[in-house]
Amino acid sequence: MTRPAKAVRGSTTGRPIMVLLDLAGQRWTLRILWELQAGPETFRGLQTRCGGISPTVLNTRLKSLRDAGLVEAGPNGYVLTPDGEALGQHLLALDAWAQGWADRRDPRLP
Amino acid sequence: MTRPAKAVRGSTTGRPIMVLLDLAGQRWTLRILWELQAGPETFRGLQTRCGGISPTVLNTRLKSLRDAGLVEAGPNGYVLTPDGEALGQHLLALDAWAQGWADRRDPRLP
DNA sequence: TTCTTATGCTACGTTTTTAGTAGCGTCAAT
DNA sequence: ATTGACGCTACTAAAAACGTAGCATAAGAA
Repeated sequence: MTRPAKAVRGSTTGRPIMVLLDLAGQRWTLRILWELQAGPETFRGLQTRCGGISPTVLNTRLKSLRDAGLVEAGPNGYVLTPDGEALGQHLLALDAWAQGWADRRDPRLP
Repeated sequence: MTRPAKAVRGSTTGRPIMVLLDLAGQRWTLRILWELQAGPETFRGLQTRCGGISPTVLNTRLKSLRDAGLVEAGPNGYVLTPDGEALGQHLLALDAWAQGWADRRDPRLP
C-alpha cells in the first residue's frame, strides 16, 4: 500500500474521481469554484457573491479547496490555482451544456 | 417574467448552471450519476454500489434526478436519460482530469 | 493619535440534512 | 405457502449548515 489515500466520505477506494465527487458533493464547493472562475475575490466578496453563505462554511470550504490544491490565497484575495482553473474550464463546459439542458426540458414547467 | 424558474438553493437567478451546481452540491447526487453511467442499476444495486447510502437519501436523490430529466426508471432498473448520458460524459472527462490532478499533487501526502 | 472602515475569521445556538436501522407491501419463483 | 428480492417509507440519532454576533488585525482619514 504505497498511497494510503485517506478514505474519503462515501468511498474507500481513494480513486481521484471519488475524491473529486466527494468534494463537489459538499454544498457550496462548486459554487465557490464557479465564482472564483470569474476572478480573484476576497472572503467577504465571496460571501456576498454566494448570496450570504455563512462564514463558517465558507471558511471550511476554502480550507478544503486549498488542501485540494485548487485554490490559494493571493494578495488580492482568493484565487484559483492552475488546477483550479482547469477545473473551472470544465465548469464552463457544464455551463454551456446546462443551457441546452434547461431549454430542452419543458419550458413551461413550474 | 416568463419563466419563474423556481428559486434554487443558494441562488435566486434560476440560471441553469446554478440549478446544476445546486443539484450536484447535494451529497450522493454526482455519485449516483457516476454509477448509472456504468449501466442500468436497481435501487438496491445502487445502494450497495454507493457503499451503503441510506434508502431515504437515495430515494430523494432519484426523485430529484428524475425531476431534472437526468434519470428515469426503466425495466431493468434506473437508467440515464440522453441528458443524463451527456452529463455522464462530462463526468468521464472529469475522471480523466482528476487522474492527473491526483498525480500532480504531492503523492506522499496523507 | 484617535476614529473609522474593511478585512479574515471564530463562537455558538438553531435549523436542516443525512445516516442508520427496521420493516411494509408487492411480485415471481420455488 | 414460503421464500427471496424488489422499491420504498418511518422513525430516531447524528452530522452538517445556517445565521447572527463579534473579535482581532490592519490601513486610511481626521
